Amino acid sequence: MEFSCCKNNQSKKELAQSAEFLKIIAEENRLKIICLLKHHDRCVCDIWQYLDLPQNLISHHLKILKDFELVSSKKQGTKVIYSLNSKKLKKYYLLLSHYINN
Amino acid sequence: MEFSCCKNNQSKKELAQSAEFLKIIAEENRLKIICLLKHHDRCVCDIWQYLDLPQNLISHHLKILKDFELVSSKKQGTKVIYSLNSKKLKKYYLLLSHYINN
DNA sequence: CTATAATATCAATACTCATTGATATTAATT
DNA sequence: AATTAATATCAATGAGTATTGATATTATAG
Repeated sequence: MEFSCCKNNQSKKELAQSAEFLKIIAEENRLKIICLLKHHDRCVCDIWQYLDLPQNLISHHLKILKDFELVSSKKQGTKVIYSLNSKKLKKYYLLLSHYINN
Repeated sequence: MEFSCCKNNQSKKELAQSAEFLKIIAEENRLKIICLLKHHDRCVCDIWQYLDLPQNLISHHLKILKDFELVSSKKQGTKVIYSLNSKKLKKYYLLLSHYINN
């Protein structure tokens, strides 16, 4: 069965969702964060020190990633440990293939 | 061998390129255009009429896609036929997997 | 209880970029 | 040559958003 965009409501919705997802990860610092979290969960201070970026900027980007449920967080003392939501990422990655692969 | 981001120059460059690519396709109307061109090559007037968007807006987005070499174009009389550069798209799609798949 | 470390929030600024309206260019048709 | 169709370009506007500086919150340590 052929994937059709821009026609029925289902495919319109999928396209809008895909664009939303892409906007989230199409930011260099957020992509760096995703990349960093790929192998280890990390606290905020690890991330901003590693990336050499202001703490509040990293917090801001983490919030955007979290709101979109691409990462999740748990408290550990004064630290907050962030981890990647790989399932969600893969789900969207797969969605994307509709627009790219035949 | 493990894919490492943010460390060596090669992976930094790949990440920057990936983010650039994502910015290009992370726009709903451009994603629609890509989707439309997936099955048929189309002239500009087909695209803007199909998507119900202003002609100059579509031309603008096509230029962005073309500058990034995601589409190419050929003249046919007064019309300009655009087609998808599937190879390039797939190349970037594959690059993305570094950040998403394990 | 106070001080410190880690994180989040808020307001202001700066910047990017999608969109629009008007106009230019190019090719075909009469 | 003049008109029309198709496309591209340009300047201006507006919306969204990344970044920064300052401050608030929360939890631990002394």
